[in-house]
Amino acid sequence: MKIATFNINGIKARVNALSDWLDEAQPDVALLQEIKSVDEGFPREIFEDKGYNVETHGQKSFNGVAILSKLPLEDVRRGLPGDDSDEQARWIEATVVGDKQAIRVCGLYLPNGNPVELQDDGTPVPGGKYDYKLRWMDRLHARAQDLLADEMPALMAGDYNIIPQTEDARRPEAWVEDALFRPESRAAFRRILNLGFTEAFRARTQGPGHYSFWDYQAGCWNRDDGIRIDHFLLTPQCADLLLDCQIDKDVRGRDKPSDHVPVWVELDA
DNA sequence: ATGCCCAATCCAATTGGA
Repeated sequence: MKIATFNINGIKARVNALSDWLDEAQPDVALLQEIKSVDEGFPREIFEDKGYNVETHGQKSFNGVAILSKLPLEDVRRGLPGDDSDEQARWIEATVVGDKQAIRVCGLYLPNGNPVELQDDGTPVPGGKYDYKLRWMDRLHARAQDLLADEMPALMAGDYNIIPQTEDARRPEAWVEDALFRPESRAAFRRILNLGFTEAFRARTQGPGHYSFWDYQAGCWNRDDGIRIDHFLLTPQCADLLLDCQIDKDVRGRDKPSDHVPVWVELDA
């Protein structure tokens, strides 16, 4: 079973690029972020015609996540638990029924968190964007604990907006004060990892120079000035099934690209 | 120190992204 994550930066602007990549990469499941569309505006027929089941959790203008799956989807849930007042569409999960195994698949678009606003005591300003990011990660931690307790193969994948290590940025010095790389953000990411998850890409590939995002500005792509912020976290039962994890870097160099590229895992499921 | 580029939107100039 091939499962991919792809922040497409707007479904309307990315229909062709996404379609071409799906035809070529042939993922069984694609977790999409930043569809920037309400559910009714998502061009589901284009993907249903390719054989995908389509489940969306959309929002006007910003955010929005979706699951495309050639395999049956069961028990679809929308929204990250833990705050009923949160109206941002950043989480969707479902059970994918594979030939050998069923996998609980969670697609996420973690808040960016900039600008970073701190109080005199160094804690984030309540209600600010950085505070929202860290509070969202508290809820993610709780959902992650519940997934582990279920003891079934499960994964959480998407745009984490977290640069885990120095080696995950071409110019780490440019990110030290940024919400994607600040100590609180990275610590929150590690607290989730350390519950017992496997970060799929780093389970397979070591060393610097592997990125999943290149800013549109300042010729970042041409200078290979990227960061690795799109991740797969696997429960132990899912990590047992891991066969491969790759970044489809070449997608960034095509016509009308997203600023992110697809990342995928192959599971023995 | 700032903008660069791109997408979406009450279609023009703003917001949000990372």
